[in-house]
Amino acid sequence: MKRNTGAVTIDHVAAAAKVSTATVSRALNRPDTVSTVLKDKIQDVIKKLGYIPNAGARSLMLKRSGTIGAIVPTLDNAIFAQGLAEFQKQLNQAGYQLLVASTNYDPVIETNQINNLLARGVEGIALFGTSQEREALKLLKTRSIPYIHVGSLNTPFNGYASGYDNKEAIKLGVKHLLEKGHKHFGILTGITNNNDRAKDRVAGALELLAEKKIRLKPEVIVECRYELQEARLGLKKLLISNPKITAIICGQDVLALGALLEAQNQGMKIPRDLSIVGFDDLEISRHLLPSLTTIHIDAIGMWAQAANHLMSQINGVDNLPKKIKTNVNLVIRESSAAAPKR
Amino acid sequence: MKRNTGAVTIDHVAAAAKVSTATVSRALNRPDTVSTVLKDKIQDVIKKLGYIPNAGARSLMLKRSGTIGAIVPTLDNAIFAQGLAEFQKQLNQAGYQLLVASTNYDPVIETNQINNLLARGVEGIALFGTSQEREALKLLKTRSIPYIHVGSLNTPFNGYASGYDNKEAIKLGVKHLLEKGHKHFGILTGITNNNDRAKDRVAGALELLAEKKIRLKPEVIVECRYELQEARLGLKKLLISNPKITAIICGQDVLALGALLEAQNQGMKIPRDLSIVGFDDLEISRHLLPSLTTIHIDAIGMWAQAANHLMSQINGVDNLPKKIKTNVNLVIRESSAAAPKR
DNA sequence: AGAGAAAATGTAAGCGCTTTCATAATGATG
DNA sequence: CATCATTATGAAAGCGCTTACATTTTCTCT
Repeated sequence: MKRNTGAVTIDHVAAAAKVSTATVSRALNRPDTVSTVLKDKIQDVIKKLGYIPNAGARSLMLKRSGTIGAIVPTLDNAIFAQGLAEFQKQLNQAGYQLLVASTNYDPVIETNQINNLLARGVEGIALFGTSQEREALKLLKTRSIPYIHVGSLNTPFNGYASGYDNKEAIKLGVKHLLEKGHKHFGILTGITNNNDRAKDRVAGALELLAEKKIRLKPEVIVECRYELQEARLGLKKLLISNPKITAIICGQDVLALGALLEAQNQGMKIPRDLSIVGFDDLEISRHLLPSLTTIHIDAIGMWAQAANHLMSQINGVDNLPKKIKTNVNLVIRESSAAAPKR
Repeated sequence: MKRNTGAVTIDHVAAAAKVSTATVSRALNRPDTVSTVLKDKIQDVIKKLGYIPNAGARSLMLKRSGTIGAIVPTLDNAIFAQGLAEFQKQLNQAGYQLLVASTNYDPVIETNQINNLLARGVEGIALFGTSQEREALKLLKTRSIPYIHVGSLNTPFNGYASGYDNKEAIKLGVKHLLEKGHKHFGILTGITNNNDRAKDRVAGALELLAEKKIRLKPEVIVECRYELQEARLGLKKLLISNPKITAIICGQDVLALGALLEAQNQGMKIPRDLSIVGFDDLEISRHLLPSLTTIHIDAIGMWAQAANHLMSQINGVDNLPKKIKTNVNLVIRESSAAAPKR
């Protein structure tokens, strides 16, 4: 059964260089075991033929692919794009390749993506958040594929994590607003369904407010996608629901940005008429007019840690920390101020 | 030479289901050729064992991987993130998987990424722009790997493209400014080195200005990375170089955004004191205060077309169009107005 | 110069999969 | 109920690669 393709294989190289495939393979993988003469000749042939080793066949033999996967909700948010860039940087430095997949916040798609990455032989996976289907995580466990959750700490099955406590993090912002004397709040959050981070942030905010005997009615908690248009609509709704609101707690900077823009469009002065607090500290936030008070997350560090932890797992390092805490801090800028007196 | 791994293979499934591997394979790939009884049993075993076929081994046999690659400069720019999302959507609908790679605007990295994708057996590649190393493109040609340039039309080797003429596109903005009576211009551009789009935009602007006998001194053309901080610095430089400037032509909306923010920070009123025109029409641009006059690119359509063209190439469709023109149009908003009289 | 160690190269198996071809089971037909 | 066409299965090869093992070449010493 003789078949054949157009692609240049190691056999072609071997033939053209008049050596065995073993020698070609060695020239590529353990150059010090091959004589200089042959090495040079083989390199010449490789260049001439444009030979590129087939990664699939290679990892079939090696039982390792040199790839690591990352699954994020979307690429369309600077916070992920930057994090992945750092993740990739760390992996590349250690000789790994990154395979990215996105889920659009859908756990079913996420499970598919996990299977996909597994099929491609990734040696480890970074999962954003903790809203994965339990079955999918169990699969990783039984296959003993190293994985790590990024961005949250409350991991199922006591899994590893590089992240922070979203509930506590948002409280930093809420506390700040409380200290500024605000009494009437609105919350603008991302879709909480299948999003543990968004859920935790809302929960955290409500928790702290409840401690201060402030109870929010459902209509001043508005969910919307992380888009400016939606955020603007969201703010409108909030302001209509309760015109006495003086402070908006946002689950993400994009939402805060939309809220800010909408408020300004309506002629409000920020922070005189309305205080706005965001979350994540995107690059733009510090440049806005007024600049945005927000919770800064060390996303770069978080992803860097995730990468290194994952690689340590792969290398069988033991006594690895279960949870790596990401630095989180409130950055007070211009979008928040004392509650207006009435 | 007996080796072995932890992973569940088709052999395990076959053994557990007491059938041959061939039957398992058929149950998966051509279910109608297998009896219902066996199919069910096999499915059960697969579920129980958590079997996931090895994609590498599979494509080794099939001579096709079901994957398509895309190489972009960076993920950290909404314009790419959104485009890729659409690209992926189209591919998935047709049963293909997307492999993304980024180059950080470095042609050497780009060549590496092309090799990487080739090693992984991608059946086609979308390349952003036309600044690839000629060698890399030649390799694709000789290997007859389908590929398409996205975002530019002036392709080397008469390659396929889904994009637009950057030179002509920017002229729309410049023309608009000229009509508004502006005489003193500054250009804020991305790094033009290894970036044909950025280069073309500058060239286009200069060309049209030259037609109107306006010649720009080098110091009123500043290059910077697509970052707000850099853009703000860039605007500062421009304003210092020539305080008479009344209009800023920006190579991208991020730059325009930075310029706008910086100008406002300096207390200038936009567009009264300065007109700003961007490029790309990011989501944020319409929401800004003032909203941004910019060149709208139908990035979604562009990537959708690229995906479909690529798949047509793979399917051997002939008489494919060489160039698919993306819709481009000037969107006049609030950041541009008549030149101030002095 | 010749024996043995060391280095360089080749041979061939097998990674997990699909598929051709051969064989076995089943169905249809007179 | 025997015969032939179908249909369902299995055996085994081979995709491109690495590597254990066998073989050949080269280098060191005495």
